[in-house]
Amino acid sequence: MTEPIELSPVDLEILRVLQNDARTSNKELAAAVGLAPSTCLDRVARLRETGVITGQHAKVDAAKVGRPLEAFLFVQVRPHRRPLVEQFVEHLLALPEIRAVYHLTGPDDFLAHVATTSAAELQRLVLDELTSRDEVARVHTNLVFQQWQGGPLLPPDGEPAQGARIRRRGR
Amino acid sequence: MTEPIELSPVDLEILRVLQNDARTSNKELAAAVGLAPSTCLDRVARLRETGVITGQHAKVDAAKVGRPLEAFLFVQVRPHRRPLVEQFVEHLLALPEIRAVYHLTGPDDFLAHVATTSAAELQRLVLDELTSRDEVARVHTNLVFQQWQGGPLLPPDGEPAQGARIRRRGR
DNA sequence: CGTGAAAAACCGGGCGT
DNA sequence: ACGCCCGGTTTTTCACG
Repeated sequence: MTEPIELSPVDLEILRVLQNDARTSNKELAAAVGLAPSTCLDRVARLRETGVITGQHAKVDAAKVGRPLEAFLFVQVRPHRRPLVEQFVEHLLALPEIRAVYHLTGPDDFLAHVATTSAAELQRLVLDELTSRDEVARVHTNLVFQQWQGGPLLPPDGEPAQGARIRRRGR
Repeated sequence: MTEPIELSPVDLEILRVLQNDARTSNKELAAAVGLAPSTCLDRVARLRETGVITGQHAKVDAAKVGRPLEAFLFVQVRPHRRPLVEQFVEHLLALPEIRAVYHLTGPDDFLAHVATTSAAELQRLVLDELTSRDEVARVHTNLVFQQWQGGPLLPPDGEPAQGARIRRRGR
């Protein structure tokens, strides 16, 4: 289910375009990758079926919706055993401030990316939702000054079709 | 440009739906939020113009495109001055393995989320693209075991902060 | 918020390798 | 058979009133 899939150069072009703008019309997309619209539609459908494309999501400006303060929380969970870990993750994911959770190697077991309204809410999050729990051994909090997204996620050395341009976005 | 925007409850519903699936047709979306399609289209356009919705991006399974090994790199940049920092970020963003870069408070100045083909490539990334640079004082590498995305990013619960007005209940 | 023209998506069948 | 392309039909979009 998570096995690598064989992707033609055309597929890579499609992925590149759709990662840039998931609402690109099939007609435009077909033109961009040099395919007939129907064929293009077929290939996109296949990319979805095979799970290469897992979804398409509108990106929302956190500050614009009243959550201007983002942070990363490094959390050590003790004991580090599966039942506790799963429960802990469930708890985190139920919080509206959570943007993403990562289970990592290293001294801190979890990394939680959060978006909050204020320092006060961030404090509440740390104190009431994390350190108050028995399995949370410690929490380190680091604010986000600025963030950047990388370009489209593509296979290694994916024959960069001639003229392939990678566009980067800032914030 | 990064100021909070007034959002009606309907706007919030729209954001919730589009964050779940950015390709929801306007007709469907209108039905879901209880609006006429034309009105709904207007609302979405406004959300784009005001920068609340900044884009829509297809999500690709990293493992399926041959990048099964993800990691976070914690990087200390010295001296921590703007010209060096900007140059450093530019360098990172030009690397195909980079998924996101965060400038943080704390002992480690930068956090880079990367997706690689193998431990060997990750090593190359750390040695050749990071520690080999003069401004990079140190790098800590942590692998990602598993990751979870949070739900839709929405304003703090309760009533929308400012700009909330009582709206006609007509239909 | 409704309407209508333009455009796009969709779903068959047909052709060439 | 397979992948690709061409049509017509249905759905959606979008600028009006």
